[in-house]
Amino acid sequence: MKRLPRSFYGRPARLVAKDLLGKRLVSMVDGRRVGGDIVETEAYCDTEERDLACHGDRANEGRPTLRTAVMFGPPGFSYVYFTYGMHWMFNIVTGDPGYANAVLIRALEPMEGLETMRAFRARPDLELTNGPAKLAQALTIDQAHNGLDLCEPESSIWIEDGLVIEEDKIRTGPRIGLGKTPEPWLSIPWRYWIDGNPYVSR
DNA sequence: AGGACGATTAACT
DNA sequence: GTTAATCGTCCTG
Repeated sequence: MKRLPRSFYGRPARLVAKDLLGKRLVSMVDGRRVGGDIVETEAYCDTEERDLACHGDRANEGRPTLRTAVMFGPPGFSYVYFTYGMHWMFNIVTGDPGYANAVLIRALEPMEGLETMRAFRARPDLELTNGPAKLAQALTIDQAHNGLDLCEPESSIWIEDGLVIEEDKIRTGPRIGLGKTPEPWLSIPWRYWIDGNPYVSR
């Protein structure tokens, strides 16, 4: 159980998003390890780049708001937000402090604590963590997980070192669910996933 | 004070 | 393929 160091996160979001594939996200739930291997991610903003799909760039003319403040802070912290009136999304802050960068975790291959995952809602194993809101439910991620330091040994959620996925197994495409986001950000291929993995959201 | 909208999901036709 | 669910955040006035 070796946590990824802050230097892993302190890089451009696109690189972190790609390198997170194959790493294990773990959340402690009632004293038990619950988690899985990351199979799908999306990058939001890179340092000094515009990205009108990114909460940090879209709101308040690119300045921090109450919700997005953590995104402007140091890398290796969680950014968890609530959307559609019912869903939590888990992200990790990347890049340099002062810029809003983050990676959204969109899907996991469930590996540990599947009974705990099923406790929130019984589903087929293939559907426990194959989407950003579903994996948050499976790992019991909510507002209490916003702004936690994943590099701090005492935090209840973290990412462990794991596989390095070979370049030819990584696929890219446009990010999902961007709605009214204008081009070019609507189509820019900042979504990453492991080719052929059955736990990818789509 | 009020309205638009959302980094989604499930349940429809 | 379409749409309801459901409410915090942000923007306008």
